[in-house]
Amino acid sequence: MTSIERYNFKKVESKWQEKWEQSEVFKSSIDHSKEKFYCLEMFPYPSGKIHMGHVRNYTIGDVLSRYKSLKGFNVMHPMGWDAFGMPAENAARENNLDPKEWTNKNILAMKEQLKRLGLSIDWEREISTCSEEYYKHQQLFFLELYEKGLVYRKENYVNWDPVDQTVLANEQVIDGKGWRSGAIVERKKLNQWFFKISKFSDELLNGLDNLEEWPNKVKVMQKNWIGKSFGCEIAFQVEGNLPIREIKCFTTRPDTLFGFSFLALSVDHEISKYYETDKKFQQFKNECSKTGTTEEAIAIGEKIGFKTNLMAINPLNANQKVPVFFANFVLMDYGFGAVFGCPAHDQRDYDFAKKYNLKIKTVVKPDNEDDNFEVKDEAYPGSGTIINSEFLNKLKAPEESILKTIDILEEKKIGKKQINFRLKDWGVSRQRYWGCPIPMAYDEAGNVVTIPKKDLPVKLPENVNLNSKGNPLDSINDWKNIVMNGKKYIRETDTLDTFVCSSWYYLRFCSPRDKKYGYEKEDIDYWMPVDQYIGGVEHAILHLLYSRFFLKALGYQNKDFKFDEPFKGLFTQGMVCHETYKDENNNWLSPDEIEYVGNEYQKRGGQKEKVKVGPSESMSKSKKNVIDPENIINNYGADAVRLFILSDSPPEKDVQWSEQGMVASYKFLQKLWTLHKKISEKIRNNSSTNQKNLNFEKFINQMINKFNNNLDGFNYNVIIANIYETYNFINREIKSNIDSESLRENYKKILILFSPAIPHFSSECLEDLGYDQEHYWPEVNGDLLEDNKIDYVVQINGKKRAILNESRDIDENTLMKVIQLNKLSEKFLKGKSIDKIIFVKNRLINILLND
RNA sequence: GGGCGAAUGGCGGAACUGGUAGACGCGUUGGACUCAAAAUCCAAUAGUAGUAAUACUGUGAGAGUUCGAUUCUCUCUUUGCCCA
Repeated sequence: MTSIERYNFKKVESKWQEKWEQSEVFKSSIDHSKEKFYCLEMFPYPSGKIHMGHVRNYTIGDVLSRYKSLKGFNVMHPMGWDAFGMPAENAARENNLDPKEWTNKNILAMKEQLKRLGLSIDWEREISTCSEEYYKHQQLFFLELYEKGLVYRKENYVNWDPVDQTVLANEQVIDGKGWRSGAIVERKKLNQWFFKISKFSDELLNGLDNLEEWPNKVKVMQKNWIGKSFGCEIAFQVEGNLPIREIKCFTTRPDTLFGFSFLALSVDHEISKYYETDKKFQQFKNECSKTGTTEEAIAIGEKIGFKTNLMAINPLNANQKVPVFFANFVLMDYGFGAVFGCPAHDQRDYDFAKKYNLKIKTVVKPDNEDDNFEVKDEAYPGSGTIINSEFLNKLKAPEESILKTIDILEEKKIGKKQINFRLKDWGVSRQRYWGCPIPMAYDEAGNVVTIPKKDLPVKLPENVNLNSKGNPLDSINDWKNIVMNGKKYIRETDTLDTFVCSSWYYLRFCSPRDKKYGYEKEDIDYWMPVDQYIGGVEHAILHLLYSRFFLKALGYQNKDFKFDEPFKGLFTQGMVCHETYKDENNNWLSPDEIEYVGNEYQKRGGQKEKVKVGPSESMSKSKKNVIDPENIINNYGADAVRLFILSDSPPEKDVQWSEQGMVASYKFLQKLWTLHKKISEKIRNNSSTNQKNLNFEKFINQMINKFNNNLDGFNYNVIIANIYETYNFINREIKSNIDSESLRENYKKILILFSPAIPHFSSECLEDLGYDQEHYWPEVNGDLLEDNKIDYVVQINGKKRAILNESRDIDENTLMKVIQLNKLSEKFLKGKSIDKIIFVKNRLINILLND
């Protein structure tokens, strides 16, 4: 054959990207004659460069969008920027830049990179959360939520970095020190704004049941996070030298009250005010602040207490009086900041009791023990039967005993049934510059006032000195001090958590340019909800829960708003991983600093320095195991990258980056191009045989069916395998005489099947064959799907012995006759009597012999 | 400690509703082309025995249900994620 030109991906890809842009094929608008499909991937933070995680996320979404378009849906596939946040502020501070400029520059760069992936995005809907155009609507939402009573202000503890004069997020606190300054972090009380997410706890929990297209694991995580627990509020009578006669507790195990051995209070409990001057208490409180505030830190850390001189009385047994402690493992925001200790049946209480020599009384026995069972080396939190508890004895714990105890407590008016949620209200105040300003102000007396809606947006001031200590907005007096109606006010200088921006952006995409309001009813009524949301599982809890809350908050007291849930379908894709490398001094090495020599890795540069190969981990700058998508796209092209990123693992699982795999994908496209040239030559030569190649048509039909099933089931790695299979098949068949008309028709279908994964390549081939009209997904011909010859599996005593290719729908007797004529029979059946025959139509026959 | 998953060749992975285990790719081996290499093409590739036809074993381990189990049930091991 004459030499075939190589596939020039650079030329082809830029050609189609320009063409798509000019013809506005991805532009979406309301069309009631079509079924809509809203496909959304989690929008990126504009760090300046896309990473492989983005490539994977957006490729998955693009395959889906293109598939749905070809299937005739009216697809909306928008993209935007989660543009507020710390990195911009940090980068700006380090390089003396304006965060806005830095961010906008990054957006432009990343947009170019995304375009080079050939994504079918409607760029006319592009939004950026840091634009006034976006955040002014967010400020209005804030005021609306405030009017509805869903926003409030309260004092709350924060992680305070005394050197940087700033609040740290939990993940910015490392070993009790600030991540940047290294200063020991303090707990500090600050006035902060909160969204009343807890008001919707039950709704958010119950709504999960209706999210049928969400992964179960995400629903379970949210369920645990919301943490609905059923229990009882108990008022304990207390005695002592303080003017306190009662302490309220919440407990999920009131049935273990007879095992009561102490009462533990949070150091922030209101009673602590009587101990403020006590030096020993202050010391204790200091100790407590060192253990950290997370639930995990508390669980692992040593349990310490501070004994008060109060005594609490067991409500079921007035003769029993137990000491009251302050303890570091009790949190103020759970229940009432007080728990009753039952050491025998709670490990935490057990540890505490051991340490302070408190009584450990067993009140539940496992089913396989007798009534003399006693808790020894560790607490027994399991189920069983109540013992040593007077009138509660013999009750099944916990199913009978809890309800019964609550009944008794309610009767005696010392307790009442209560449902408790772990979900806390959402603190949205951030002491940062680069965020959405909160449209609030304070008069000289400190009273809260709202900024009038007509004065929105409250714009972020520009040219701000970010090197000042603390929140930069605090030191800008021109901006901070305002006068309204002749009265002086001070603006709120905190900005909103960036999670607020991302909890309603999916609505904005429906009406990206509406100036009056965050969305337009007509638009969201058509486009919402998002049919498929795609992103990383790391957002399983916060972002997804906040988004669900925000929609409920907007719908609250709003009859025009008919949406319950923002995301109908959710898909969480896995991470992109790469091996990690270190040199002999344990410094991380990047993949291009090493080379494979002989059969081991060495540091590049000929020094024969050994390289330690570590486990494959999620790509991260700190471990240097990152591969830059830009280089890869330059070297191999977008289609090859898409092909590889989809091919190696199911999209919901982690994928291992492999240079060899990447090269293989690239080479495959070259092979496919060679095949394309062969095919188009054959079509042009019109070597018609006038004889339909049924085999070929059947195969294509089966492929359409496979593509449908695999695309619908998100088995995108199998789609790629199907592409390879198709190549192998045609490459074999092309040698025989295929009717050119049949080839033309079916090859066109094939190219359309390929196009969601490798759109540039497919478009080029289609155009090359003279197809430049709009394309539609091919239909499956059901008649061709079923072969009239079937491979029947013949089993003898359950073991596969042969495969017989016989007609479809034959019955047991016919098949048995074939078997008896076959040499099989001589070998296995001769001289044996048949006990039983199991016949599965069009599938197999199992002959059981009497041995 | 609790919850949810996962475990299949040298590697990544496939297998419809219980019905031919290992699709497809990588790697490896052999061959063709070449002065040679690269690239490309062809072939083989779960293990064991055998020249071969073939036989036996085989989906983390052990049991169970079934004519038949990668698939369903139970126990265990390892491992991942989330929560504590």
